[in-house]
Amino acid sequence: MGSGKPAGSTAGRPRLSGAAGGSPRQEIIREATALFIAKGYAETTMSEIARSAGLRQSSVYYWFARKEHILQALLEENRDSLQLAQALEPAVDPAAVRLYAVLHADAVQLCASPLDFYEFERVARSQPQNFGAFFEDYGELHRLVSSIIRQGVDSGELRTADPDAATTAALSLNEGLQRHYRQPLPGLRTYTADDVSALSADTTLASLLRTPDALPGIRTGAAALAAVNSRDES
Amino acid sequence: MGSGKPAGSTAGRPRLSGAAGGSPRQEIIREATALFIAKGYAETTMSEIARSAGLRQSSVYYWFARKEHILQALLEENRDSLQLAQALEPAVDPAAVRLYAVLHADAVQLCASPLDFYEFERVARSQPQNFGAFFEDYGELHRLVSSIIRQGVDSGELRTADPDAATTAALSLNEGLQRHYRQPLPGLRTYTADDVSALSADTTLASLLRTPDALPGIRTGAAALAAVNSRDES
DNA sequence: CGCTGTTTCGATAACCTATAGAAAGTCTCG
DNA sequence: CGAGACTTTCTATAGGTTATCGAAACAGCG
Repeated sequence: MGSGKPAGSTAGRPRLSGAAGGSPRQEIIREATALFIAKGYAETTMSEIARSAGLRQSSVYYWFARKEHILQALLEENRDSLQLAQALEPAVDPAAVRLYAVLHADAVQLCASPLDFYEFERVARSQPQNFGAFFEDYGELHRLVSSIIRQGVDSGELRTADPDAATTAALSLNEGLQRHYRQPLPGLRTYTADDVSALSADTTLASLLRTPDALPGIRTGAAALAAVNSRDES
Repeated sequence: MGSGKPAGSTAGRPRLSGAAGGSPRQEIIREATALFIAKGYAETTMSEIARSAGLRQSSVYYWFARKEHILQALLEENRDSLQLAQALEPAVDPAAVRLYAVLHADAVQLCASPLDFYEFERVARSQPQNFGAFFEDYGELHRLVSSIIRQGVDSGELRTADPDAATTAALSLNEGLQRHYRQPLPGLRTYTADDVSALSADTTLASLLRTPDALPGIRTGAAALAAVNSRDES
């Protein structure tokens, strides 16, 4: 298979369409991403991807043996919120601030992702051997968030609650709101990615905080924390 | 088309499989429902539905011209939480209690539905002319919940918040949690329908209440309210 | 110039939804 | 009781999808 040559090679049978820019693999991913954003994964056919990339339907299978492999290749970024959670779980800042930062970052990432979270999950579930990393990442994010909540409960910042259940609720809220951002229901107000991210983190924190008036301070603290941490990585 | 005869008629060409119980329409819906629950809508083929119902693939199209029509027929129940919201929106009970009752009922209904909410929404979106009722119902539920929240804010039961955004968050949480109930992610704790329903309503109320210690009383009040209202209907 | 490796193409299999028209019964009415 | 209408099911097939196979078209190298 062609996964060996990342660069735009000159060998091989020429395309009927003539055009051959950079690496076909990257080009396919780029065109597929645009189509997934516009129409969703299931509604995008290999023929359309091929046409956009300038080759025939069956030629795409030279680079990606299955349609899901394109999605898999497209996934290998999108781990910011997990990295942030890994960085913040052992940090010394107030748990509420760290929790807000992680939840907000996760919501932003879900909104910015080219694919609806649920559509992604559906594909991952049908191909567990290829998307094991997805479930592992999700499990680890869950564990880290749960740990931060537990710290907050222990320290008294947060009210007494089951950290595991609260985490499930918090992540579910992120995922559900992501959907409303991505596909606004007719007749309802539309939200920006920033809107839903703040709404999600605000709601979860408000449900867990002992004193709701601490929220504004937590919000600004979390923004600062996220800024520092994103600077660290680059 | 055959929608005229609801009863099990004796006319028409006999089936190869011989068996012909009650109304074919109801039988198809029943078998399709079981398959949708087991495998989901997209993964269930018309051939499987036909085989379960005891006829050939194309014969199903005599009763349902499109696959989505089966889903549509299957939907025409499942409006309990909307009815409860309609009944409670103008009621005189405390807004927090009414809100809890409606959110809890909605979550229960989402969990009990034969189909994943998001899968349903996907189909509805692809066939807006057939599923207009779905969006109307959703919009009305949103409006009613929003109104209850506004009442609570005005009366001082709930903290100051945007009722519309809070409603979006509350319903998103229901939908997101429904998914975790229906398809537990590997390695994570599983929840019962009661678990997620209580978790969802608890979380939303905790995020909106002025004093979190009022929650237990609200919970029991909402249970009583829902019990009274479900008795009224039958 | 011919051999090898790389990339694309055309043809095709297997599966899906949906349609068309023939076939096989019951029902109605003279 | 028999002819035609009506109802329901069937077979066959069109057109779309993912994915596979082997041939074809090129570059580079000895």
